[in-house]
Amino acid sequence: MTTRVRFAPSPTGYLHIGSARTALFNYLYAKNVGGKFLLRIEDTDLARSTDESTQSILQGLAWLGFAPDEEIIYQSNNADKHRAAALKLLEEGKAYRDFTPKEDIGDKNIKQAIADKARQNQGVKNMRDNEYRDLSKAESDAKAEAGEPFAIRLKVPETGKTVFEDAVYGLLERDYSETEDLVLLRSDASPLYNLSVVCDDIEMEITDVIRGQDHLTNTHKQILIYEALGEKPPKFAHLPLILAPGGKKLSKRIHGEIVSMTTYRDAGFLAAAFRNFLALLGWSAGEEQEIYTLEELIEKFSLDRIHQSNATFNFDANNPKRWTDDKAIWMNAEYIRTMNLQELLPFVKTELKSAKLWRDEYEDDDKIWFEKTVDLIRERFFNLKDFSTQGRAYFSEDFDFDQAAIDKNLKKFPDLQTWLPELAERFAPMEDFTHDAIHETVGKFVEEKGTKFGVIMNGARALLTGLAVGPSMLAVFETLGKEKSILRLKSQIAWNL
RNA sequence: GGUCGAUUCGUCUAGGGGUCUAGGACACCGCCCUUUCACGGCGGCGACACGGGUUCAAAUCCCGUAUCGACUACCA
Repeated sequence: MTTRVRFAPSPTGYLHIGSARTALFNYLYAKNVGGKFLLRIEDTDLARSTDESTQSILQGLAWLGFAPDEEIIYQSNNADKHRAAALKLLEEGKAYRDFTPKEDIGDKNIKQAIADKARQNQGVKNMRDNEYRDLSKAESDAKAEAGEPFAIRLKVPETGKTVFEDAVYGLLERDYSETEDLVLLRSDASPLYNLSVVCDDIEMEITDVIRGQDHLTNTHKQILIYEALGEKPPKFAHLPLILAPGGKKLSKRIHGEIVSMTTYRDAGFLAAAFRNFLALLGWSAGEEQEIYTLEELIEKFSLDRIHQSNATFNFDANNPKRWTDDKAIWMNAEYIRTMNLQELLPFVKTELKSAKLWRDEYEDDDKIWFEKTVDLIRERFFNLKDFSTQGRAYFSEDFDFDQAAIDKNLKKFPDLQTWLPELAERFAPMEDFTHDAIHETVGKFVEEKGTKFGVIMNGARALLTGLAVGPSMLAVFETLGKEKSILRLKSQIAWNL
């Protein structure tokens, strides 16, 4: 039997970082064993599901490169089948109609209300204690025919326990007494989550369910449904959760954009880098290597090397430099400066295009220059955005000057206001404007003026790039070329800032 | 409250009774390189939650405690 796994998000928001990691693990596992990776949109919560969310999730998955191997399943399309399954269980006496009026838990603080209720019921309420559980079929049918509203609940056996072997957590048990007679069908006849999941997983012939450990108790409930339905449950693997700093739940509401995949795409992350980072959150190959290609991840992935403890996604909302996890930022930078240049180029092109800095010559007459320049400046970049911000001076005459660079490297040495234009004059007659020749010219100039190499170079850097940091100035002169170097050395704009 | 799960440097992690004076990565700090630096090189700081067992030997096994998390819905 071929392995079939599924990623089953509910479209109530953008693709969450934890969901993305679940999708990644499902994907890696499927590919590792030569199985299929499927996608199911769990849009049964009509009130919260939106088409916009679905699109956002699909985009996020596409960005990460996880294409489903079969057509996408929309759970809401299967409601009839789920309903039929519940009715079948009712017919077989494995479920019963509950005529208890629907309870209205207040809309806010639902979690709290549920916990409070559970506390109150503690010790006084038996999970099997429902006056309609053992109603005779005739009575139940009569009430239903009379039009009394009812929900259908699963008849969980009085004694026993659910047991399953989790690929990550090992043998897990839960006594039936801890599990309520869960509702399968609402009084409006719409199916509930656990029923829908089980029915769809059966229909999709899912062999391995890999999901967050927040589903651990659901798994016990779902096994009960599998058993009632006379089906064999799939294998389960529960993943540790990704938490916010302080060990709190990482939530969309509290932590905002940081949990959304689109944020990373828009911030100039390479999907490959982020994927790599995600893979190492809760899993490791048990070796010191940390940078992996997708192929390597697929090859090395295994469920038994997934952790059992939750991971903290570290960031500091108040510090722009650490707006997201340090290691993710580092990994993206690592990818940018070490990946194959030809693979990086298309991303740089896209970035420059969106910043209106792109010129078609970069792929034609100026191809060699462009590649050399990208290769030069990527050394110190952290994300794709840097090519159009920090790197702007390499692609446009219209760039900003960093005030600190001006003050520290230019204005602090007033002589530079005449020296730099003078240096430009020395450049003018040069025929060979390359590294060594420039070095020689600047060297002589420095000697003449009785100053230091650094003073000239740092001042020139401020003028030519607007920044205090960057690659070797000799390389900058060379890549910018004689004309631009002269023009910018002579420019007085920065002196007036 | 109950059930279940987890607990190694600030963070991600290696570790599965002796090789652990606990290894790596990120971050941080210092030095070097250098015309600058966010590159690179070298080094430093820094952890087995606590208490009991078991054992010749425990980060590793067992039991308690603490802490954290999930779940506890006619949400998904």
